[in-house]
Amino acid sequence: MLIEIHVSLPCLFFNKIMHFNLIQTDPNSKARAGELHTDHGVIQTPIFMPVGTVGSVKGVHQHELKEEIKAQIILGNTYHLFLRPGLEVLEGAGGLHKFINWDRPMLTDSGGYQVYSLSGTRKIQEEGVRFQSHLDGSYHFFTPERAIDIQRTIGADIIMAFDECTPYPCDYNYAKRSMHMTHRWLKRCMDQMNNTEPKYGYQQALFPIVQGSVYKDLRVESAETIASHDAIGNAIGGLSVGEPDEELYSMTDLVCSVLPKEKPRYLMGVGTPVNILECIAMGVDMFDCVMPSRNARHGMLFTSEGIINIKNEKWAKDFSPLDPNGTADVDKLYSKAYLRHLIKAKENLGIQIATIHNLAFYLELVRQAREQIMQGTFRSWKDQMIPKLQNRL
RNA sequence: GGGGGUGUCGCAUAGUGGCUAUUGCAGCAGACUGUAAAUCUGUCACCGGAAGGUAUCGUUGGUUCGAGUCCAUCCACCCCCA
Repeated sequence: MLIEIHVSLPCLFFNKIMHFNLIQTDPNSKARAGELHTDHGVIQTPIFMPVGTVGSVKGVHQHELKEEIKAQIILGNTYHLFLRPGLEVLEGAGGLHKFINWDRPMLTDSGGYQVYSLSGTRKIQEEGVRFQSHLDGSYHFFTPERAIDIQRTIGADIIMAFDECTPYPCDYNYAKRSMHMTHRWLKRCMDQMNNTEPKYGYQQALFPIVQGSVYKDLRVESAETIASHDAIGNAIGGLSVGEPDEELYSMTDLVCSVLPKEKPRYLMGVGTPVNILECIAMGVDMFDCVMPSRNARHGMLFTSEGIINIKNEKWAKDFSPLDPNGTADVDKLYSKAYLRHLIKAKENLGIQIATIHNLAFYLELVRQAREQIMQGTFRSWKDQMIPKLQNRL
């Protein structure tokens, strides 16, 4: 008993409250470098967060995430983890960190994205959303309060408000009604946070989410509402759902101009390497996206030389390294021809190598972006990087 | 030598008289943005960018309004008996 109290004390009483330090701002853009302090360590921003929906970044284990990819924070998903393995297992393990053996920061999405992506098997009401499990067809009702409770049990450092991610296109009236409901849900999430305690002795911060589809007045209203809650960090949702890049950029730029400068801004679900650099230039600090991991499994690699589809016949006899300028071991250890062979042969090793490569590439890209911001040279660096990143080999 | 069986677009298959010959794999290409995704889509005889055109079910004949399908012939392969 004594030992348990002793162990939990440092977390609760000696750590400072989770906070963000803005360290440097780029003189020629709105890009920023910062540090987000959590009880599981400091996240250096801008940052890309690999997605590990069900407690696993598909294809790579935690050692590689740390040592090769150099991930500082990873994601989990409330909906998926709730369905499987379920709350009893997660609580029994002492939270997701311990369950998967990850001692760095984690973030969980609330299930709001599943309101969008599982639109065929869910029903939205003011009270919450009824989902039909994609695993066994069982019905589950998520409310803002329940999303918080579940995220308390999962135990990520950063947890997300329960929202509706609207589709694209989305008519104005629907977007407006949905946004207002998301705002009401946010209030309920905040109240539930205030009425509950973390379960595992470290802090959890709730990030609210801006919605409003692609309508400027709605986005401004939403960003102002979200900002008024004075959360530790703020998120921008409802983008990267099929809209053209111009809309992604104009909405992101607009929302960033309203959200407080001194708080981290998390652009959910974005994106391509180019999207990320452009949005860093607008003042976004945090990103997540399935693209590097999913596309790796499908044979698409983002490299310093450009984008390659490793399944294409033209790589069959290309024995050059995967990425001569890459920072991961796999980049120099293995050739394009070998990875093509592994992916074509559906070998698990191919997926592992490709995923490690892509995620390491994303993490190196944001690390370089941060370095350029610190040196005040981000804008020109970004402009000369973009054509390279778009190049298809 | 005798008897039986099988030949369908790379491979494997469906098709026993009716109009564009089925499906899977392999191949070639494309998509993928808070993961219902190691998935999905297209293509996959030949010419053409496409519209479209020309072929084709081992071979050659035949029956029939019409043949992958029925008959005969030859060829190849497989099985059994000598």
